[in-house]
Amino acid sequence: MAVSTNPIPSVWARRQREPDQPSLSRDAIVREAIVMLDAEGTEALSMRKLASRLNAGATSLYRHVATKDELMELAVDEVFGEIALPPADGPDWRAAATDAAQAFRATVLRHPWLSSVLGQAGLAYLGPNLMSFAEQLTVLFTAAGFPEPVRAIDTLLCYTIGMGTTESAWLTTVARSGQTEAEFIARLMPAAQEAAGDFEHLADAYATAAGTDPVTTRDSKFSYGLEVVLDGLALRLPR
Amino acid sequence: MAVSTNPIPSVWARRQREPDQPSLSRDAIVREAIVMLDAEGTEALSMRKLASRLNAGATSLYRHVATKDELMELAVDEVFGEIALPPADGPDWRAAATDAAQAFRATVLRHPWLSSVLGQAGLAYLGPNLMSFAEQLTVLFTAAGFPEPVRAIDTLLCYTIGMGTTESAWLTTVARSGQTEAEFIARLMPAAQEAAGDFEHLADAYATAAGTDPVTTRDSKFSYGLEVVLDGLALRLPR
DNA sequence: CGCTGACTGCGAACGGTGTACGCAGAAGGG
DNA sequence: CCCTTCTGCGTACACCGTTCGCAGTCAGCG
Repeated sequence: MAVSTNPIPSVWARRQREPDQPSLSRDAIVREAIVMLDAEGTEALSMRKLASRLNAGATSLYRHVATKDELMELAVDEVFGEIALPPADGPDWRAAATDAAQAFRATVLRHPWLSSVLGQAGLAYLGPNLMSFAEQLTVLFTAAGFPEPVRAIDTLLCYTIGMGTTESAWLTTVARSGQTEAEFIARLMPAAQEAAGDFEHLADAYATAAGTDPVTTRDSKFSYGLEVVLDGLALRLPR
Repeated sequence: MAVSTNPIPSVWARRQREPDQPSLSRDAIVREAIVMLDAEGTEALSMRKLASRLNAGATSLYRHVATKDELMELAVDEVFGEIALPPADGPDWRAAATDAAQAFRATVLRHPWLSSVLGQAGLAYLGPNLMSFAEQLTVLFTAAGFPEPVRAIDTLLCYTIGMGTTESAWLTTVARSGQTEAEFIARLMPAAQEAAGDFEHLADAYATAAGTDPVTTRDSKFSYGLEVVLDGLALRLPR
C-alpha cells in the first residue's frame, strides 16, 4: 500500500508548481520557523511539522539549511534584526541606553523562545544583525564617554538578558497552563505559601506581591533594575 | 531471538540483589543525573543512558520520578542547595552580597546546564533549596535596610543569571569544540573579524580583547558588572 | 533543437528519544 | 499462609533529526 498517497504515477499527476507558491527558500523557512516558535515554543518546532506547514517534505528543508541548530541560529539573528535601536548620536546617552534596553526586552518578550536558545548557544553566533546590534551599542557607549564601553555594554546586556530569561520562562509556564497570568498566580499562591513554609520574610514578600497587577509589576521591576544599573554605570563616567 | 538476554527464565536465573547496590531511589537518580549533566550537558542526558548507568532498566526510573521534566526540576533544586551563602547577619551587607553573587556564579559555572534549564522553566520551581536561597537573600537585604528588598534582590539576581547564562553558553560551546578556551578564541578570531566587517568599533573591541587571558578576563568582567549593580543599589539605601 | 550537469524535492530508513502499559517477582502485614 | 502493595522492567508507540539515493526541473551551451 505504499502507493496510496499517489496512486498512479501517471503523466496527469505531474507536479505543477503553483506560481504564487514561491517554492522553498532559506528566508521562507526561517520566517515560518519563527512563527511556529512564537506560537508554540521551542519544543513544538520539528523539522517535519515545519516542512508540512510549507507544503514540503520534511527532508527538503535540508537543501537550504544544514541542520536544525543552524536554523535556530538563523532565527535568532533574524529576530535580533527586529530590535529597534535609538540613534547613537543623540545628546542623552542615558535615554538612549534606556530605549535600547527596553527595545531588547520587548523583543525578548515577543519571542519567548529567544532567551532559552541564547542560554544554550550564547554568543558564538556571528550573524549580521547581531553584529550590527553590538556595533550600535558600542558606538553609543563610546560616544557617551565610557572608558571601557564593552564592559558597560556587557553589564547592561547581562542584566537585560537575565531579566528577559526569567520573565519569558515565567510567561512560557503561564502560557502552557492555558490560564491568564492573574489566574495562574492565584492558583499558584497556596502552593507557594506552603513551600515558603517557615521562611517568614519570603512569605511576607509573597503576600505583599499578591494583589498587584502582574504586567505592570513586571514592567516596573524591570525599570527599577535598569535604573540601578544605569546609576551604577553613570558613576564610571569621567568627571 | 527475543530470549537471548535471559535464555531460560528459571529459578537459577533469579535476580539476587547485590547488597551494596542500594537499589533505585529518587536521590540516587537525581545525583547520577547531575553527574551526567555536568559531564556531557543537557542533550546527552537520556532516561535510557541514565538508567543503564544505574544498572537499571529505562522505565524503572519512572517509579521514582514522574517525568523527565520533574527530574530536571529536582536536579535544579539539588544544585541550588550547593550554593554557599554567607551569614546574613554580618555588618557589611555589600561584602555579603558580593559573596552571595560570586557563590551563585560559581555554582552556575560548575553546572553549565543550570542556566539553560532555568531559561526554559524559570521560577515556577518551588523546591526547598531554592526557597531557602531566596529567604536568606531576603533576610540579608532587609537587614541591610533596603526599603524594597525584593526588587534589589531581583536586580542582583538577574544580572548574575544573565552573566552566568552567557558565560556557560560560551563555555559549553568551547567544550563541544574539544579545544581549550584560548585555542578556541584563536580559531574564532578570523571569522569574528570578518563578521565584524565594516563595523569599526566592534573590530577594535575584538582586537583589544584578543591578547588577554580568557579566564581572568571573564572573572573581572563579572566583578565589574557586580560593582556597578551594587553601586546602583547602594544609592537606594536610606540616608 | 538536444545534451548535460547542477540543483531541488522527497520517500524510505536508521538510530535515537520520552513514556504508557501490563506482567512478574519481592516485601510486608494480617 | 495469603493478600496487598511496591518495585523493576520488556515491549511497544509515536515522534524526532538526519542520511541516502532517486527523480524530476531547469539553465547554459553547443
